[in-house]
Amino acid sequence: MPEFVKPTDAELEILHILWNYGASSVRFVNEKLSETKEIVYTSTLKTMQVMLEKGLLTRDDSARQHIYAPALPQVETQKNLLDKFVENAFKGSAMQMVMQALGNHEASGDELAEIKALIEKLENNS
Amino acid sequence: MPEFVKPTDAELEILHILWNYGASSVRFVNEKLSETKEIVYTSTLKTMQVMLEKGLLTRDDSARQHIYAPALPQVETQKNLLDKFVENAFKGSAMQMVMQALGNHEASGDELAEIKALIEKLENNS
DNA sequence: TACAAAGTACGATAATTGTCGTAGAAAAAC
DNA sequence: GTTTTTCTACGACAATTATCGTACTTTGTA
Repeated sequence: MPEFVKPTDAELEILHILWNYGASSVRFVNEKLSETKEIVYTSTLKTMQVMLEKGLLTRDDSARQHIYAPALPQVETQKNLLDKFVENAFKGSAMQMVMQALGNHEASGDELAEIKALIEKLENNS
Repeated sequence: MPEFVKPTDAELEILHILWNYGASSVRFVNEKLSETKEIVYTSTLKTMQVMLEKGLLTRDDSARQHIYAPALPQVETQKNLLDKFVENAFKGSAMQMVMQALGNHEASGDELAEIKALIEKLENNS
C-alpha cells in the first residue's frame, strides 16, 4: 500500500492553484489565495514548506525565488481523496454516494448525457 | 447559513454505528468499535461526550447508563459532508466527481440501472 | 555604497484531534 | 455489608493544523 498523504483543506487549496496555473512561486500562490481570503505571505510560505516535507510538492530552488509544483497529478490525488471519502462518509458504498450527488447537485443536460454514456460503456464492459 | 458541524473521521465511525443500531450506550458503541480496532472504553466515552458538546449527538441521561443518539439523520449529514467534499476536492464540480466515482469503483448491473433511471428522471424534470 | 524590498528559514502559539489514566459515585455480587 | 464491577467526569498529552512574527540573506535601487 503506497502511503498516500492526505492533504488538508488549506493544502488542497494550494494544490488547486498549482494544478490550474502550473508550477509557481510562493508569492504567486499567496496572491491567488488573497483573492478569496486574508492570508499573510509567511503563512502561505510555511504551509508550502510543510507540503514539501510531506511530499505533496516538489520544488526548484536553483534560483532565489523557489518554484513549487504538485508532486502528484490532480486526477490521482482526487481519486485517493474520493476513495477515502467514500469509505469514511458512505461506508464504502460509492454508488449510494453517486445517487446522492446526482440528487443534490444541479446537472446540465449535457452532463447527464455524458454520465449516461459512461454508464452504458460500463454496462457493456462487464 | 445554518452552522454545520463537520464530524471528524473518528466521530463519523461512531455516527455510523448509531445510525445502524439506533440509540446506544457507550459500552455498546465501544464494543462495535473494538471489532475493527483497539480502543479503550474511556476513549470512546470522551469522544461521545465531545460530540454531545458539539451538538452531533443527543443523550438520555435519566438512567445511570446514558443513551446516545445521532442529532441528525444519516442522509442529511452525508449531504452536508458531500457538499463540502465536492467543494474542497473538486472545486464544486459535482459531475466531475461523479464521473470519477463511476470509473473507479465497481458497480453492479443493478446499481448502474438504478443510476440510469435516476438520470432519466432528472432529464425529464428539467 | 547604503537602504529598501523581497525571499527563505524557523520558532511560537492557539485550537483541534485522538487517546488514555485517574478519581469517584453507583450498582451488583458475594 | 464489604468488595468488585460498571459508569461518568475530567484532566493530560502528543500530534497535527493553521497562522504569524522575527531573523537573516540576497537583490535591487536611489
